Amino acid sequence: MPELPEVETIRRSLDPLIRGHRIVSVQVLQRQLRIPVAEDFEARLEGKCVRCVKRKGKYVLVELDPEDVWVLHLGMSGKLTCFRKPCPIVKHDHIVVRFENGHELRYHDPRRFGLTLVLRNEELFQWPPLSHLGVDPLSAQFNADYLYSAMRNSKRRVKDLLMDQTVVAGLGNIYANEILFRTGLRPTRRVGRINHRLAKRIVEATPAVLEEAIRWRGTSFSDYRDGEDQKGEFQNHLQVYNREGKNCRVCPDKIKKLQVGNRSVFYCPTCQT
DNA sequence: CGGTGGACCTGCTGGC
DNA sequence: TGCCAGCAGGTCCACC
Repeated sequence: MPELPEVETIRRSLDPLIRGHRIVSVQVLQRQLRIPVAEDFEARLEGKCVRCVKRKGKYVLVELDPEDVWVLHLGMSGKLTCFRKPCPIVKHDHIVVRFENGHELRYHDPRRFGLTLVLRNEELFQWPPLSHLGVDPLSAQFNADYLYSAMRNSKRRVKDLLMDQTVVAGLGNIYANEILFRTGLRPTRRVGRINHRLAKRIVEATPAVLEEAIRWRGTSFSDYRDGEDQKGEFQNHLQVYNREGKNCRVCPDKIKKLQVGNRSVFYCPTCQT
């Protein structure tokens, strides 16, 4: 479900609701997530204050006071929602965190592809999934030279490379498809056949798409909600994703869908070469 | 090492 | 109405 714009929207909505507040109790209803929830998970959160909520790629990082970082990844169907007062627990609510001001933070994830753990500050960027993440696509490090050097000498498809979290952290299937539409490149194009000028076009389209999606508070097809359980609107502004057979918004052609490597790719045969 | 295909899990939709 | 196949925003691992 959540790619960078959704995780960033959750981060922004959650931060003001829990920042500075103390965790009084932690309840884990389901420990079997992608990585089992550790035995000491509850004890390491209880009594601590939230310093701030950050994001790294698709990971949510809740920094705690006096120490430790609560790390979450939402997988495909994870929701992280803060309620202002206690609410009934529903199916697939796996973790309930209660604050001294009465707010309740819920982790809810039907498919259980998500994960959560607590790390000490100094362990954070040594923990392999995080330590292996590539550059943030909204940072200056994501530039044409960087992308071009990641692409040359590789035979991969450009969409697979954009979704490789060790190259760029935060893009998934929706936004990789959207970025390539706006770049005019077919998702199946081999990166060895992309020159520096085209790499620059990808690099320019990427923050444009992501920032627009953040302004619309993410893409909600079914599950995704922000930290206050509100839907996003970017599904109404997608150019190709989930638009098979619909008219291209730029030319008279229709959007096509292919299965490539077990995932759907969407593109306009006229606009993308 | 690089690239591919399946596995993990539940829920929803569409065809019969 | 019921059943079943296929598909879904992500990641990891075995295998070639």
